[in-house]
Amino acid sequence: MSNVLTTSDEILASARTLIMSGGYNGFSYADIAEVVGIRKASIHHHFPGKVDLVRTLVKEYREDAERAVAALEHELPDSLDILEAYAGHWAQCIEDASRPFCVCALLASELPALPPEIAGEVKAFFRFLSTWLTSVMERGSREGALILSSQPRVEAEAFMACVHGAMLSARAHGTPEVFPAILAPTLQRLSPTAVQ
Amino acid sequence: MSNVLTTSDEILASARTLIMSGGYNGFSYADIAEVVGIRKASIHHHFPGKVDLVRTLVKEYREDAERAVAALEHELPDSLDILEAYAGHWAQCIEDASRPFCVCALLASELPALPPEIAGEVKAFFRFLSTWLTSVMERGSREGALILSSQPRVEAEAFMACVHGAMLSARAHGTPEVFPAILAPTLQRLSPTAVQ
DNA sequence: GACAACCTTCCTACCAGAAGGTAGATAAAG
DNA sequence: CTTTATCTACCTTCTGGTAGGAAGGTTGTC
Repeated sequence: MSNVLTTSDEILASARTLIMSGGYNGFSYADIAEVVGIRKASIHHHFPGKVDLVRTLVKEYREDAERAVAALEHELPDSLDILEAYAGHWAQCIEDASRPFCVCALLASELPALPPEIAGEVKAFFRFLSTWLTSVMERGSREGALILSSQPRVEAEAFMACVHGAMLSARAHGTPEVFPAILAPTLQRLSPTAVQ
Repeated sequence: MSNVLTTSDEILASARTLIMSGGYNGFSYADIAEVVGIRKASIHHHFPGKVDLVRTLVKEYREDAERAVAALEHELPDSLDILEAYAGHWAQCIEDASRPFCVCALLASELPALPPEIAGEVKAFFRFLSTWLTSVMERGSREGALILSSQPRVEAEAFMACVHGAMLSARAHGTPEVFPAILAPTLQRLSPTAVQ
């Protein structure tokens, strides 16, 4: 048990990777078993059912995001820097193919077909992201670090949509560089130092 | 055979609806059979396998889009009107829940897990959309109907990303009105008559 | 016009394998 | 001696897919 990663964590990690590539119905317990190197039945000891597994995974994914966001707010005082760091994080993940897609963005696209418990967690993730970005927009506008052309809530939703859509385009085109190319003008438009 | 819709078309239509809600692995031949009102085995007469069915469906989806886009170009001379009509089309589809998500956007998100034949068709759809929007941006900029702040290609990709991301947010939040709310400022930014 | 040959569409009845999941044994550790 | 983690072995249901046949229409030939 002094291992770096517990079996439970390994299961969650492999499930996350598998979901990232094919969604909720795109993987099975057998797939996880093969990756982790245990038997299918052993997974049930850690997670009684697929729904439990994915619910836990999405919940932890959100909690990780909440922690990362808190850290970001702590080290970067400037709102534009925060947005740039957020976009840069995804640009990095997409470029090195380590986490080429947001788990919740993928799950959200198949939301109507998801078990309700998981759908609830996915919606909670979007509410969290939306609320956080709105607060960044509000503060940035107040402090003069961001130039908004709409209400903070709308700017936040538009920024989020831009990030998710750019992720999708990068995947569809098979060209990671499309992500930063789309985000650059979006960020520049929010910047107070840019030529308007 | 004098029926309004052939069985083959009914199969494609129900498959399209099912994919729109849960993606490639989110439906089965049994689901289609139930909707259309025939037996599972009868579907194989029209489409030998699931891959054939979905490949055909995506190909026709793209051809339909190509026709619709050609019609749009024909009836609307102004580039901004075209972009507004395109966004308006989706706003309508999402609001009345008739076609609440783009089939190719959903399939693109699960691209790495898709059979290669289908992945190819999905990529072709994105290439088409991208090329078309780039041409609209180029012409609009040339004719003064659009104000671009980046290269036409980048503006096109950003617009596309915005549409797809807004679709996702509308689905995730469960609020259709989020789609037009996100698109409105995006379109206004491109408008030459708007207050800059 | 009659009749055979054929084609299209759908059916019933299967099949093999994958899916998620359960029961109960085993082995190590506290 | 109980707890934890894993195993083998099994179950049920679903999955995409096949084989073969029935019903009905179309066509070609005498």
